[in-house]
Amino acid sequence: MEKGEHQNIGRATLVLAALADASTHGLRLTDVIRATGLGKATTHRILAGLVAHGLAEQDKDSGYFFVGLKMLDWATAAGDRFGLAHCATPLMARLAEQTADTAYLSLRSNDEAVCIGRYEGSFPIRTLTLGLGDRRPLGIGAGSLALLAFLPDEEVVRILDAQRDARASYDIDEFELRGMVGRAKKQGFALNDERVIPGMSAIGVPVRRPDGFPVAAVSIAAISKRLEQPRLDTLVSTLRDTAVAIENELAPVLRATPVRAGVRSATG
Amino acid sequence: MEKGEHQNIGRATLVLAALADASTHGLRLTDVIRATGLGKATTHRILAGLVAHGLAEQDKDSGYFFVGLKMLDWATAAGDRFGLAHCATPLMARLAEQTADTAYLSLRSNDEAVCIGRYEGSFPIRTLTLGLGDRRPLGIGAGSLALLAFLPDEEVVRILDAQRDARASYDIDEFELRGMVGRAKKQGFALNDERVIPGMSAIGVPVRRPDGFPVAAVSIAAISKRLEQPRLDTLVSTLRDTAVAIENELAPVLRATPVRAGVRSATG
DNA sequence: AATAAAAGTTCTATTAAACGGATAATATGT
DNA sequence: ACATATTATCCGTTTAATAGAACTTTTATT
Repeated sequence: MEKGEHQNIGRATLVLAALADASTHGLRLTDVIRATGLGKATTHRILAGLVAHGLAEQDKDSGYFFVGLKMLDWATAAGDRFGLAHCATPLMARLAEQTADTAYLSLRSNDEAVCIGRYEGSFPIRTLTLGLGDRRPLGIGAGSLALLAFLPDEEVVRILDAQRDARASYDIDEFELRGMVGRAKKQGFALNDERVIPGMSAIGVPVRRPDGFPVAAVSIAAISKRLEQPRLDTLVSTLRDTAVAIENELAPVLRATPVRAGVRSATG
Repeated sequence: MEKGEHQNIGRATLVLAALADASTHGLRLTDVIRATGLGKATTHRILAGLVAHGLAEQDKDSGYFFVGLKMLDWATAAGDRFGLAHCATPLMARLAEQTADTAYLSLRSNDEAVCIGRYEGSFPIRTLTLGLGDRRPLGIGAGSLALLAFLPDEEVVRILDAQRDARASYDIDEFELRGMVGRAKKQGFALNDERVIPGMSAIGVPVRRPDGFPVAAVSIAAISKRLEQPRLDTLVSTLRDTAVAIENELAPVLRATPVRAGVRSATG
């Protein structure tokens, strides 16, 4: 049994992750025990605690445990960081409508990009590469690449180094990736040309703070045929317009939380 | 300071709720201390624990804390209970498209109804009464009323009694509500005629298990003008078709988690 | 630039909460 | 009705969480 600090929160997280993995059918106590490796009494207690606080729920009839619906609230809150969801949603919906392709909104979370919004256009062949909450190492995918490329150079180097292992499963050469970063920076948009999924391409642009630091990325994915010239140029400028519009709405909020010189991490 | 069991999970919940309340700007340590009433050292530690496990995140630059993006995953899992999200999404989208109104999917959670899906139609006047994760006492609102009305009679009585206080803020007379339940049961659909919001009406039908027990509700909200006869009848049958389609897709999953006679609550 | 105030971090003895092995109660399958 | 699997509870022990205070860093004020 693992020891150390934050044990209880850690175990709660473990249990919730197990419940999330089996969201459709739910899990019984025994199933959670098996999935987490925790002791019987411990698991029972943690589940009781989670249920008592609404983080998990137990179906009265079947006794099965599920992830609590309180998470919906919290997820809404998580996705609205900087008021992004609130101000980007209509703009993103319009983008998807105008282009008929699938538009994505991504946020940086440490050295990963997280999809916090997906807006489907009307084109019949839909490219739903990312779901809400899906993570990619920075650099993998158009939105993720846009988030990476416009960071300060030393940060880019650090991240490329730190995420090497995480990128392993994506079959993208590091040298190639460096080139893509450079090109994105020069051209002002990120292009992901069938690198992640064959037959599919995507473009992405950063949403930047007033000081130029990227906080989010807007991207569009489609079958490669739909991302060739001259359509590509049109899309890029539509994409950029959307990003700028978001930036403008975001600006007041970002100004309200001043950037401080440096804070030591709470994790020690 | 409150004592009792599950203290740590309780405090984590408290902190997360505070962070969720301030999702846009985030909170500093001090803000969390103020919002939760917890001690300085305790708050610091809990935040560190939450961050360590991805439930919260700290902006490197500003030091502000936010709800972790891991919640997106868990919320997706929470909304997919019984595979609802998975199989209902396309059907609900079609419903919104066909009717041009706003369609909602609700789930029962204890004695409340929780909105787990909202699908906007194209009609220019949009009635966005509920957001994802919003809760209502059972009986308040069309979807919520549909969930209540088709429960066994004794359960209806118990809930009407138990939720009396929670309903207080909605200005709906209990006698009236009983009548609405009866009518819904007789007619097969719930009608909420400007009871919650003036000028707005809504209709809802239950999504039932093979044994008839309601698990979810599909509802449509619109300005009252759009819910008059003869359109009302058409809408009701479209709504019912959608509910039945969901029931059919749901059936295999529900059969897989057998309904047991009774399980003692994990909360003691 | 110096000082004061506020915010954040770390330390420590104390205590209550979590632990887990054992036991009891309850369901399910044959 | 019996055997097995699952869920619930008990209770002495251990350990992780606690809160108060000291300390450092950042921000605001003079």
